[in-house]
Amino acid sequence: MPEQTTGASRPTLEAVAAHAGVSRATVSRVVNGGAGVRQHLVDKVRKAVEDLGYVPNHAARSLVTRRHGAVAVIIAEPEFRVFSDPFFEQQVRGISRELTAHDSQMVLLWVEGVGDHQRIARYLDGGHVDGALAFSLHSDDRLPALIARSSVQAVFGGRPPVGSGLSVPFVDCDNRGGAREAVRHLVSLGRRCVAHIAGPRDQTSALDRIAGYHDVLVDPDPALLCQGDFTRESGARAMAELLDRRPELDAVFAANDLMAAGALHTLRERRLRVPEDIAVVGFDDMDSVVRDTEPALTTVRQDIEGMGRLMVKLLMRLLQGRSDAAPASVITQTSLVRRASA
Amino acid sequence: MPEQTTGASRPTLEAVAAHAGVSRATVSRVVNGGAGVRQHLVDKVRKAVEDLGYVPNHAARSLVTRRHGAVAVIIAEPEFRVFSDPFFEQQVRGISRELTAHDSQMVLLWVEGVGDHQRIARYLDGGHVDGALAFSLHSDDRLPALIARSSVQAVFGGRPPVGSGLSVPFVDCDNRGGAREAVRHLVSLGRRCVAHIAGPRDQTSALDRIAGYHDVLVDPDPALLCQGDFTRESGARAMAELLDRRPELDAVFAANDLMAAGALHTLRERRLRVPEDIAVVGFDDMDSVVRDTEPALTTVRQDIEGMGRLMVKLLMRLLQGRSDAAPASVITQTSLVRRASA
DNA sequence: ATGAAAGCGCTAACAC
DNA sequence: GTGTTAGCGCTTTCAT
Repeated sequence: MPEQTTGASRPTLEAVAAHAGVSRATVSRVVNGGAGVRQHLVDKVRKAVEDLGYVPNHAARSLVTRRHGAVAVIIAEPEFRVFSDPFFEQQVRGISRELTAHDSQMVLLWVEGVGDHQRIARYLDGGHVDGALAFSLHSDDRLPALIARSSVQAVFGGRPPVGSGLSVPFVDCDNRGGAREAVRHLVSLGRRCVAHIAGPRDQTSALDRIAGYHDVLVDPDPALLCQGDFTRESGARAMAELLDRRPELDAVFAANDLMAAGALHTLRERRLRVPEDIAVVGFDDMDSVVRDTEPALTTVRQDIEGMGRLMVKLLMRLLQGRSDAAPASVITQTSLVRRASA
Repeated sequence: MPEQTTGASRPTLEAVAAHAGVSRATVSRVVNGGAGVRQHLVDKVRKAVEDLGYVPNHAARSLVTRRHGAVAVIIAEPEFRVFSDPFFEQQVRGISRELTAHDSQMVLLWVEGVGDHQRIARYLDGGHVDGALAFSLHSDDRLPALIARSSVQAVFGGRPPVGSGLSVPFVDCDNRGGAREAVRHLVSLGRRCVAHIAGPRDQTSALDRIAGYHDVLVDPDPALLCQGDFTRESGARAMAELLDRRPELDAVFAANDLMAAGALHTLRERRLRVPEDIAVVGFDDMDSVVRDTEPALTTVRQDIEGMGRLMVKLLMRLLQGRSDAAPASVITQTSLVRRASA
């Protein structure tokens, strides 16, 4: 029976040193950038590395450096399909790219329930990763606090609800400001009766967008606020309900593009013209949605991939202990993208 | 890679040993299960571990054991949205769950292009992971060969095209058999003119399903085979084309559910009754699609999450060197799920 | 600029 | 059963 078929044992630093006729220390220096080694030797060592197909042993290295070149990305799946959410995919893509740029790998920790919490905590404390990235999805989630309590540095995607992972820095877009801009735009178009289709109340992004709506429309008719859950269907339903409640409606700001698309669908069914009868603004500028909306959707753009990259950058800064100069959290700008719907 | 923020150094085995008044070896034994240690000492050590909050250093451990408790999951993104594909999500979920059961973590390696290949190869050879899991998506992909050439054991999801990652074991469902069953079912219903909407020719699953179609319908009218690309839209388009080409059509087997849904859409537009006029069978039994198809879709079910789990099981078996007893690859069964559409 | 040597924290022979 | 000891492969002072 073949023991652990990892093939013939790989060459070590020692072997490279012998092959190049230098000491292990010199090889180590060359492998790690080669600063302070004469070019002559650098070349020799490089050749030896090449000849032998040497690849540094990561375990040995991190045993002494205490660095792992890996970051945990914690994904909590609350109900369903977080993973296949395009928002999520974009953010993870940004994280992945930036991590690669920092020579770090992504260890995916998939949390399916409270039963996994113990496992996650142990992993974070087990010295496998340099830091952790997580997403604050729902306010009833115990995970943020768990992560904040762990021994590794962490950065959140999305503003955590007040009173959970308090001291953990996060990256989020300016949801409130973006919402404000959307509503202001509708008002500037001369719309008098602006409704809002809100996202789920247990997500800070939805709450912040509601707040932005209220910033502009002080004391609006409560009947103009309708609850959705960020799905297309809920947007369609909410739109129908709003029309029934307030037929005089002339504009609607949906808390995300998917709900805006649903609203557009309902408006078409009811033979209402967009934007002539009702102007519609979404949020996210999500490519997969915006691509085939009719008419083209005016929306608030946020740079989701960029936010993922920022999460990594922030974490890396924290790990280097340069927290003195850097701000704790990052709020990214949004921008209104004007298209046909408003 | 970031520098390390120097936290309070964690207790080592040594410290626990001293605290418990035993040797390091004994502590090590207890920490690793405690076999062959008197209960009396086990308790003492456990308490010491508890008192000091000891957590084993993973790097030190894998330096000597040469095991890492981690598996690379390689995701190649050919054109777009692999990640948010529900098929993919289910498979990764299965992988994640089974990995957890094996006390292993998932290191996600996201490949965006040929430029990443070098990086992936180095990572696999760098001794970070015990093995690798990958998906064979497109036949023009150089990745399978790259992985097969690396020093770690690997298992593929989906049958790789002949002549690529030749010796690498894989897990796939019986695409050909499933397709056969689908078409046989249509024939047994008395359908005389059975069309096939095929998937992209560079994916083995699509090819195998075409083969299954041909197994049953020897020498069918070539006009009855129409090319799609696994998207809903392509299914709708293909259905339209098929109807134009052969109005006498009375059944269609689509290579996946999404295309079947598209086909259903076209049939409804053309006022054709399903299954009275035309019977429709899909492939996958993808929940998110099948859930709201009208009429309910008859389809070939494959256990996608189970396939993900099997990939891990197979890999673990390979890592234990028990390849003698175990078959190289696994082909899972499919089953026809009869609903209303056929 | 380079080499010698001392560990990093752990496991696994091997001795007792 | 339990302890002693020899590394795993690497980085990093500290001499030279």
